[in-house]
Amino acid sequence: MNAKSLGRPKTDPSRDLKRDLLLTSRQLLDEGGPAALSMREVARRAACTHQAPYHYFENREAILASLVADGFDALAERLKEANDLSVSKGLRAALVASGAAYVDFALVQPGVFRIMFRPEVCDPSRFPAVQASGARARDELDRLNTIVHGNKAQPTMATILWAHVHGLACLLLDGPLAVQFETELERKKYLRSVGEKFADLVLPESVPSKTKLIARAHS
Amino acid sequence: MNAKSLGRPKTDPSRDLKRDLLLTSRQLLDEGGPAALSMREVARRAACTHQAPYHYFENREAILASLVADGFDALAERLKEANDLSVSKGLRAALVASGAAYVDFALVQPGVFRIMFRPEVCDPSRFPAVQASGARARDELDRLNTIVHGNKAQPTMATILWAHVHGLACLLLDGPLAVQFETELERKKYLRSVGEKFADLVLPESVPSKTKLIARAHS
DNA sequence: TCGATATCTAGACACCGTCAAGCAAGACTC
DNA sequence: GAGTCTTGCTTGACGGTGTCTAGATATCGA
Repeated sequence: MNAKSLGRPKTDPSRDLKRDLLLTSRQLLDEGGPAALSMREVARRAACTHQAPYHYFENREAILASLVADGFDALAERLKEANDLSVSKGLRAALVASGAAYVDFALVQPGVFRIMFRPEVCDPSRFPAVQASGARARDELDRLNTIVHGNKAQPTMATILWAHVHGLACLLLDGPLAVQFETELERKKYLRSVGEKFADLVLPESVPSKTKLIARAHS
Repeated sequence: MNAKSLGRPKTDPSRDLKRDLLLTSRQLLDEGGPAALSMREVARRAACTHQAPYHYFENREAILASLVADGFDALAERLKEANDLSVSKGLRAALVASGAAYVDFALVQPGVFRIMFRPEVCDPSRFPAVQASGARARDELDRLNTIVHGNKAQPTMATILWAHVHGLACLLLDGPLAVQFETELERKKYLRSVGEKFADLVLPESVPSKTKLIARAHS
């Protein structure tokens, strides 16, 4: 495609079919997982013929890849904002906020989150955009590690950070924690206490609560 | 079906179609995820007609549910063995072994593990066996929590334990850790150090290494 | 011998992803 | 302003899928 706009412009310029397709795809993904996202159902909901989506996406996997790439970008953005809190509110605040951001993202975009780490659904090696966006998210978690541990940061600790937030998100979405809470407030409260507890483990030198006092480790 | 064996016995008694169907299903799951498990492909590989599997399983989801229930049972068994190490080798050994058992299970049975926490693929509320087996695995992780923390065990800590091992398994199977290691030995070594590091965080009172000495927390 | 039952087989249906072909209309070239 | 290019679709077909319905066959207890 040229930079100059060639060919026929949209008959209805207020309509953006590609955007509509992505929106309805995300909806379907949230409703019934990747199995519910069929090209034909997407087309039906977007009120076009079953082949129209192929004009914008090479195949079904390309739609998923587009959503996954956007998902990683949104996640990276949230993590960046959380990490930036370290300047104004300190390490511990950044650590807690990053965990909350990760989990919150999973809860807000469950359909996309569920497929973001699933190569059979959307193979990153076939979609450079997915790889790039995924790397951005990963970089933010590595950055959190260096923020928390400074020049003593180790890769094992970055793995533990990521595993914690990722595991938490998975258990909340689809695991035993999914059905445990009556209200959203209750869940938020529990998540907060898990976040604080984890911060106690990772940052024992900071004062965790009134009832505890942990001596610092000598190196 | 009666307890007594009625009707036609198998033409070939050495053949157990149901078992064969489950075996090939697990294979397909490992090869290409749930999307690759089609009733017809299972039937082809098991050398029967496309309708034969329906004699043993109500539908496709029932096959997946059967595999998932078996998976949770196997996982619970592994966790139980790891937890039992606490008697002979202490808390820390049990903690490290449990993490290793969980991750190892995911690596040995990737296809099943991937769908064990995915309600759109196999909804536990429709399969009591899945719920029961899942609860067994959960109980073992709760037991690990009480082993590690005694009567001070809190649910938040159990969540952190589960989130850690689950997140680690996910990142290793499909996340950034999947492609990071050249050899299996390398991966095992890294996992060992992650496990020890996590134990350092959770059990600061135990001596983690020669270079560290952490005073115990007062309550 | 006669149902009853277990263990399948055979055919059909609607739905799926995707390939091939074509069509209408604005934009550019001359 | 005719002709061509290009976009943004539509129509139709194909083989694959899950599953419903309807048998077929073999073996048991009576």
